[in-house]
Amino acid sequence: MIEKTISNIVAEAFNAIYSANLKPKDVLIQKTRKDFQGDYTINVFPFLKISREKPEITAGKIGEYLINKLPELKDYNVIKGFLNIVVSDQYWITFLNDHIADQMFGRRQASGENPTVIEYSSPNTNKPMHLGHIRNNLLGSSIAEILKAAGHDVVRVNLINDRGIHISKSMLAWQKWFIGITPSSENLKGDKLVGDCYVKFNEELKSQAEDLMRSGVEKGEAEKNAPLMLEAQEMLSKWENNDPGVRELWTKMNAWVYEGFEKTYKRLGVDFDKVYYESDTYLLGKSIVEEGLKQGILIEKEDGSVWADLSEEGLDEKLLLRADGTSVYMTQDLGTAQLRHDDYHPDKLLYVVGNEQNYHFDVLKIVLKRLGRKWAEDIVHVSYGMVELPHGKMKSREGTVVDADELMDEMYHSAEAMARELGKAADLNDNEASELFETISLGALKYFILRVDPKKNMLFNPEESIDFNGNTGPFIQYTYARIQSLLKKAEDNKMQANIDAFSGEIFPKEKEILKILYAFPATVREAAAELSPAIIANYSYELAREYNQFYQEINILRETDTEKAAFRLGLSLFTAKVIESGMKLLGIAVPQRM
RNA sequence: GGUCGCGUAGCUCAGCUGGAUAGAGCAACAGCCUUCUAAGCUGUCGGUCGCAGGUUCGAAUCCUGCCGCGAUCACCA
Repeated sequence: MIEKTISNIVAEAFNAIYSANLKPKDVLIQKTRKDFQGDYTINVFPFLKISREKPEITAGKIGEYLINKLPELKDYNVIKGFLNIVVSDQYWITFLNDHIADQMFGRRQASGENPTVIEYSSPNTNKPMHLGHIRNNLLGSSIAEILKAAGHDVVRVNLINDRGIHISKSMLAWQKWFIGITPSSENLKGDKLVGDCYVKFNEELKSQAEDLMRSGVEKGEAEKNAPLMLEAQEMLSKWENNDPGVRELWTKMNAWVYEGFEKTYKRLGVDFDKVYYESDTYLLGKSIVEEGLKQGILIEKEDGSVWADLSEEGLDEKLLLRADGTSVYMTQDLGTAQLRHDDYHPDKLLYVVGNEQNYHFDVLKIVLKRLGRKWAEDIVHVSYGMVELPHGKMKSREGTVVDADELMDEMYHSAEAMARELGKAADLNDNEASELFETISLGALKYFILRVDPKKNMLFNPEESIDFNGNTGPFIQYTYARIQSLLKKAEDNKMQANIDAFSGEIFPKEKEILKILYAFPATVREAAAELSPAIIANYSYELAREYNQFYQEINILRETDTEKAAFRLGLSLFTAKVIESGMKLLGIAVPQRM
């Protein structure tokens, strides 16, 4: 990388001219701002202590040294303490020539080290997935792709929360009010049916609690002691005691849910290498807790409940086993972490989970560490922000939850309506058209969500998310499709991309694109280090935007100088490849035409 | 109340490992299709980077305090 070379030589220059002791990493190199001449800029202000000269003089000497040392540099200029360096056009042209056929551009070979295990999605089986799960799924699968591209071995895992009090609620509701009803009898996705059961339970519970409150019981107590709640708890106990009837119903209803989830995952393009079920792991969690109890690391209270006292770490006490011996969320997570460690001995254990659970993961790491698991250090909570709606948070009680399947349907219809309005689908057959609408609508949705820094809360405005202009997925897809059309025409005209033959001046816009392309590998590495698909999204947008400007102002196929035309064709081809790679890292497909 | 996070243009977001005049998109307005896809391009308008201090040659960026918003502190997950 030329940035690195320049840093090296700048350090060398200071050491030679001023007898300093600079290391290359002390030299910060940045891109030159658009309104100045040059490609890279070094600010010499920090080094004036060393040179004891005016900034202009220091910068001039360093610039001179660089130019003499590095033939790929053409020129330099100095403005105040800023040394702007101009790289020769030939350097960029050679870069393009070297990589135009490079299928691995921006990707590293897998390292062969221990894998990174990344968990995402982690749905509960009591209701369908919603917008929040979409952000989770998209982040998780994109981060997995980015890590792979950066040379990590990655194992993508899902942890399905298939047991617990919430599942019991849906089961109980089915027994009481949905008996005999199945997904096929209702022609309903299984996860939706089970979700309906869950909603029904909560409605009935609420009315029971209200009855109790009318007879003078306090609100919290009313909900706890309502007959339905007691029944649900009893059901959970029966489940843990392997009651055959309860287990049978549980298996049946979960199977419905998995079938429904599978459809949603498939449409979203989300996939896993391994699926864990909490029903398989919670016992391991329990045994870890018992082990900790024996070692005196955990405490048992009079009622039999087990706790971790984390007051030393500035946290509270945390429940690990209920008084009735059933396990809670944390218990299960201890077990799954252990299991995952045993299965893969991972380098890093990533958990893509919302930031509302920051505390949970702090506790998880501390408890594991206390229990002597050194690898607790390798647990990374990829904490992402909440998705908010224009009217505030999603609340199931207020019916403002955005259902994942419905959202994808709506996006599809918008894409179709827009395409038909613009006459884009006129000569496509039904299959081609629906494939295109699907590609575009999912591109819009995924890009809309992934372009935001994962750590931040984001606002999901349904109207803006189906916008296909400006900083959007479809804009980037369109740029790709445009280039494909160009390449097709070139082929028809017997024109070929060829960089070898070209040597000459390039336009600023061409150079700008080449510099962005050049930065792709470093961008992938940065995105991997930051665990941030947003970095790839913003990069891809910038590339597409610059390309569209180039396309608009400079002739490609119409260029009469065949060498120039061949070069521009090559530049276009490579831009399309990098756009495709970038979009792939986001899980977004690109259409051949649109 | 304790802890953690966030606050950049009317709106949605970049920029944040300190550096030149803080960038995009949307919205609004004005232009560009006889020529490679107008889901595009060009221009105009729009900012006390929440407020106040501090560190520094230099702060949207680092530190402290305050204000505002959010999350969390469950025998929920």
